[in-house]
Amino acid sequence: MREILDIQKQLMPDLMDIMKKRYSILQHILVSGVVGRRTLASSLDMTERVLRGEVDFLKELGLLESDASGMKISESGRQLLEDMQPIIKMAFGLTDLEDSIAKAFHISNVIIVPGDSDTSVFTKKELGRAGAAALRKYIAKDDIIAVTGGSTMAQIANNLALSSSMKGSLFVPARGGLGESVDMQANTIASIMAKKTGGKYRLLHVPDHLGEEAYQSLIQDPQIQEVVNAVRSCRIVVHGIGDAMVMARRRKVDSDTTGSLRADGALAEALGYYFDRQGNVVHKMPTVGLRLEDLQRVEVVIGVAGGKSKGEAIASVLRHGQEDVLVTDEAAALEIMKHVQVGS
Amino acid sequence: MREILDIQKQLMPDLMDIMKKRYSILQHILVSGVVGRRTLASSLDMTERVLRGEVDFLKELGLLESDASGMKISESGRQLLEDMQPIIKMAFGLTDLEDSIAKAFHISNVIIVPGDSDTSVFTKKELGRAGAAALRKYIAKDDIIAVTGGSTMAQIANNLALSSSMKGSLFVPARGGLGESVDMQANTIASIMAKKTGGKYRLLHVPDHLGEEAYQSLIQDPQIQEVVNAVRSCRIVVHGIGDAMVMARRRKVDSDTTGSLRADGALAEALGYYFDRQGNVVHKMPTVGLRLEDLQRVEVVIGVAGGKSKGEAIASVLRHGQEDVLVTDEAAALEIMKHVQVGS
DNA sequence: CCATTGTAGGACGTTTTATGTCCCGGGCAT
DNA sequence: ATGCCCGGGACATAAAACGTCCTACAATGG
Repeated sequence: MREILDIQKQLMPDLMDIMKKRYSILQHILVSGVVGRRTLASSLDMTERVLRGEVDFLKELGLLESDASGMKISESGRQLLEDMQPIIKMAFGLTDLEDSIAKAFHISNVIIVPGDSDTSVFTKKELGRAGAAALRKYIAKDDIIAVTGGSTMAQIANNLALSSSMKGSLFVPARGGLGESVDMQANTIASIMAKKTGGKYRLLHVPDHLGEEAYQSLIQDPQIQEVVNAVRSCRIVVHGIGDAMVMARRRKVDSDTTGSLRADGALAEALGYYFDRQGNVVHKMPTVGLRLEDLQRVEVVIGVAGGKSKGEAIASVLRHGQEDVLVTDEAAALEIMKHVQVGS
Repeated sequence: MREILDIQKQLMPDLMDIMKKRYSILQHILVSGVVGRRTLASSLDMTERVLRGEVDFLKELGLLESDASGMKISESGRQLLEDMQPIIKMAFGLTDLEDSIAKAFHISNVIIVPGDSDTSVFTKKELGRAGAAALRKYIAKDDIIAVTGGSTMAQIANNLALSSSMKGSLFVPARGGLGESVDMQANTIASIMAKKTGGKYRLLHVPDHLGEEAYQSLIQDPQIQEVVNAVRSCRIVVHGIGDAMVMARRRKVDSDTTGSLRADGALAEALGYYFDRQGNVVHKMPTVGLRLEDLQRVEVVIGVAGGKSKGEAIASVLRHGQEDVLVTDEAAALEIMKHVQVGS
């Protein structure tokens, strides 16, 4: 049932927009009874001419009628609207969610895939596909793309494909090695992405839990510096978002730090930074690479994360206000919306 | 499931064409392995440029990849094709049927609605809707439209709506009263259609079973003659198709005639004529109005009939070869196809 | 009864998009 | 080496979409 729509979305991405547009035109006419073109246009926030095109079309189809006194819905149109109800709900519940989140957090583009990554591996894959599609959309010639690690990022890498527009791209890890299992480290992800797309990559081999002295000498290393410079001049960042405590445990953060994280109300982790509910940074991992202040200069920041359990964390990061694009799933999106009111 | 597609078809009629086009492109690329643009274009019977547009688009979506050696399908594309299989089958089973019938009987446009009018009143309504849509499509300014009676025609009338393009239309009954219940007589249908569309209408009050003398004096009547002239100069004919024996009974044809009909192998009735399996006229009702030979001059002949039981009858009429447009339902269409081989 | 407001639909120039038609440089197999 | 087919760039043209304005007409309220 729903998969029909998903497939159509893949094959004809703007189909949903058209469908929504026509639906809302009919809907507005239905509730207005008899209404004129200009009135309708302003109420739908369309230009008169565009609306007119659609209206002529819908009239052609016999879905609405018009005479000198205005337009009104026809019987077939009314029937169609009724039949469409469930489809619209199914198809655009997510779209509406996307719009709500985009508006609530001032993000330019929100993409929601149906399902819950926590419970369905398929949803997680879908999240990867959507993330890859989003990246493909924003990528341009010879871009530098900084990526983080994590299972979601790994899925994105899996779903990238050879593309001439990515030929000259350079993939780099956003920050030094963040001690996860090898196949989910940022380094690995960057290299997979590069291989999949035909782009290049550079790695940052900076172990976690480094002593201050070793750290200082490492960041003096010219090769490392070159990569760090590349990272800091990237145009696109793609990163995952995690629950603060989960990430802390995974990175084997010592109990003192864990305690202070908890005390500071750390909820979310992204790019090595920990955020509280209000989106404030309460802690940061001591490693090299992209700094939070670099994000302001980065043109496209794409956050990708899903699963009901991560909803709150995602909301925290969004509240920090650096994201341009969010790719998430339905379960997380619903959670995020719960925290719109709470946090503000 | 299927109704999603039906609804979308109503709202976006060319959606199916686009979907089919993109599907067959991907399908061709899949089976071809690696293939070039020009080769593919000729094999798909598209111009190079149009194919190129689609291919660029599909590439954008990550559904196919291309390098200097040619284009091949991507993993997502392959997956999508697989997922689409059932949808395509469902959506285009009917389209294929439409094409097959159109080709087999040399009809320019065949429209099939899903279901069986014999068993589902909803399908019958849908048939009416489709018939009305077809008529709306062909109608032009100030056309004369000749219509027959029957329950299907009544449904069409019900589904017509006010339309400026039909403002000047003149609806006339194709033939004199054919003794059915009042609300399904051609006269009634014509008047309803005129009222629904805002057009005009003329009626033909010619009773059945008229004596020769009365008949002669009637057709001398100037008013009758005026209408008959209008009928014979119509540009569009919309007519139902019936089973010969059913129609004979409904019209209370005497038993002699019924016998000779049976003896002559009469299978179908349309416009007051009876046809055998090969499409030959074996009998005609003695009344005034449109004659079969007038049809050659008529620009658009639209036949509308559905239901499994009428399949054979429809095939007979089609074989006579005067139809330009056929609107039917799935059950009838399947029956019609059975008789393609048999009759030829 | 009339003025005002809102309506559809026609018209037209402009902009954007789609399309047909070449061409070019590059792999690849012969 | 050579010829063939490949993707992709380029460009003129046809077609569609669009913004904008205008006109005649219906309805409504004074």
